[in-house]
Amino acid sequence: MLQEKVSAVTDGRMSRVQDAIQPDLLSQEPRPDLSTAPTVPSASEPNQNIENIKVVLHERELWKKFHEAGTEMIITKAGRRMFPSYKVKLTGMNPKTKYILLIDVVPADDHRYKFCDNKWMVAGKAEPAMPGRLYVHPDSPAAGAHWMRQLVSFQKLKLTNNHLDPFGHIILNSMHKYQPRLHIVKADENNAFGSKNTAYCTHVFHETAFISVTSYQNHKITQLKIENNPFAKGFRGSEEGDPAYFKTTGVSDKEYPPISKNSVRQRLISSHNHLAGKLMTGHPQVLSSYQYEAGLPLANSDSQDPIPNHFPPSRDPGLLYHCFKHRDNSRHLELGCKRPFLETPSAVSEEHYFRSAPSYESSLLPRPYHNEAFSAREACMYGGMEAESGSGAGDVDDVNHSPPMNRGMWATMPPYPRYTVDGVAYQPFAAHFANTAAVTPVVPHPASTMAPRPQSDLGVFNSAPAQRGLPVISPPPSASSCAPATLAPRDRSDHGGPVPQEAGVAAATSQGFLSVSLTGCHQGSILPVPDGFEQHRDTLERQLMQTTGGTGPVPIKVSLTPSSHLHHH
DNA sequence: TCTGCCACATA
DNA sequence: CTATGTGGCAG
Repeated sequence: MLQEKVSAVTDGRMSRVQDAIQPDLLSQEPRPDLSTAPTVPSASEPNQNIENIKVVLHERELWKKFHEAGTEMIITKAGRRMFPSYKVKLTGMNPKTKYILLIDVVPADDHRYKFCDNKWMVAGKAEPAMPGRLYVHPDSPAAGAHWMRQLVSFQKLKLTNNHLDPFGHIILNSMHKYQPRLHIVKADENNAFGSKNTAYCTHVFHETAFISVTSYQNHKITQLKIENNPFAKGFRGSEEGDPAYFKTTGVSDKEYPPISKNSVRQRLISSHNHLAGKLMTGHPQVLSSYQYEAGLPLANSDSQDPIPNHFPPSRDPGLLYHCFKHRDNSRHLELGCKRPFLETPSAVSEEHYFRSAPSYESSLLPRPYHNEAFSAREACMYGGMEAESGSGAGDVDDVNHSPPMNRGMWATMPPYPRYTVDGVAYQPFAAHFANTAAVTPVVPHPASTMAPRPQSDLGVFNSAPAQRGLPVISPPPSASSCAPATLAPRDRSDHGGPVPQEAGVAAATSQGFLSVSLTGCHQGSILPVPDGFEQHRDTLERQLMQTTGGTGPVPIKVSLTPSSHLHHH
C-alpha cells in the first residue's frame, strides 16, 4: 500500500535561476558539445531519484523570443509539427534505469482567444477540452544513459485540429492557449507498475506555451518562424539583414511590405532579455496528482513599443517539475500482446479523418482507430522509427538548469487564471501498432471529461490567483514539484487493479495517472489516456489489448536515436 | 475560419 | 531521386 511518498519534494532543486541568456540566439548550428556530461560529479551520487532529474529546455532563447511575441502553433488536419521543436537535455538520471518520456499538451486556461488589433484578446470561454493524447518519445523506454547522452527531441510531435484524428496526433482546439508538459516516467523492470516505486515527474516550461491557430495571426510570429525554421527558408529574404523581402511562392509574386523588415529588426533588438534572474520563488511543491499549473499573465504592462505586439519580456520561464512516486494503487492492465495492430475497419478511420469538426465525444470512446491502411509513414509516428534530426537549431543548449519561474507569458493577454486541467481526459487512442506502449489510465479520477472547470476536486497548483475560483494551492514559481505517487486522497481510492507485469509506468497528468504498461518496447506514439477510467475501464482494457497486440513484446525500436538531431550530418 | 494547393526548403 | 516540412494565398 502506500509507502512513503515523496512529498515535498520540491526543494529548490530546480529552482535556480538561470539566466544566462546569450544574445545570439540565432546561432543555430549544431554543435557537438551537446552531449557533455552532466554537471559535475554527480556521477557518484546516490540520488538518482526521479525528482533529481534535471531537464533543460533546448534553445530556450529561441523559445523565449517566440514567447515574448506570443507563440502561435499552426494546427492542421494532417498534423503540424511545432516550431520551435521541443527538445530537452537531461541530467541526473540513473544511467541504468529505464524511463519513458512523453509529452502532453494541456489547456493553459479556459479562454478562447481572438487576435484583434494586433493583440491577443480573450474572446470567450474555451471550448470543452479535447480529450488529451500523449506523445511518447520514440525511444521509450530507454535507459537513463541513453536519454542523457544527447538532446532528446520531440520534434516529430504533431498537432491537429481534427478531433477525430486517426493518426494519434495531439488534438487541440484552434485559438486556445496550451501548455506542453514533459513527463518522465520510471520504467525499470524493477519498478513495475504495481510495485512500489514507480515514479514520474512532470516538467513544464512556461515559455513553450502557445496559442493554436489555423493560420498565423501575429506577423511577428510568422517572421520568427521563417527566420528560424529551416523548412521555411523559402520565405526568407535574400539577404540577411536587409531587404527583408520575402519571396512569395506560387501564384502571385509579390513582395512583402516593409513591415517584415521591421519585424526582423525588432527581433534582433529583442535581445533585451533581461534576466533578472531572480526569482526563484517558488519552490516546487507537492501536489496532488491532479494539479497543474498554467502560465499566468504577467503583469501586463503593456508595452507600447513600436510594435504592438511586443510583449514585455517575461520573466524567466519557469519550469515546473512534478514528481510522483507511486506505488500500488495503480491499476494496470495486462496486455497480451499479440497482434501487431488493430484491425479496426479502416472505414472508421477514414471517416474520422475526413470528417470535419466532429464532436469529440466520439473520441472519448475508446475505439481503436487503426486500419491497416495506414502507411508506413503513419507507422513511423507510432513506431517512431525515424531518427529525428534536428532542425533548426541548434545552439548549444542551455546549460543551466532549472529555470526560475515565470509566470508571465503573454503580457498582453489578460491574466490567466491558472486553469486546472483536470477536466481534460486523455483520449484513448489505440495505437495502430502493437509496438506502442499501452497506456492505461490508472486513476482517473472522475474527472469530468470535458469539463471546463473541473477542478473541483483537485487542488490546483497554481500560481496565480485563480480566476474563477479555482482552488489553488500555491503556485510554485517555477519549476518543479513532485508529488507522491500515491494518490491523493481523493483519487481513486479504489483502484486496485490488476497488477502490472512488465514494466509499468505511471504518468501523471492533470487528470490522474496514466499507467503505461510497456511490454517490451514501444516506440513513440501518442497514447491516449482516458479519463474517467473507472467508467471506461473495460473498454480501455480491451482497447489496450488490441493495441498492444498480442504478441508479446514488440520488437524493439528500430531506430533510436532520439537524438539524431544532434548530430550534424 | 479553415482548407487545398503551390513553390521551395530539408533530409 | 523521393519523401516530407514550410508559409502564402485563393477560395
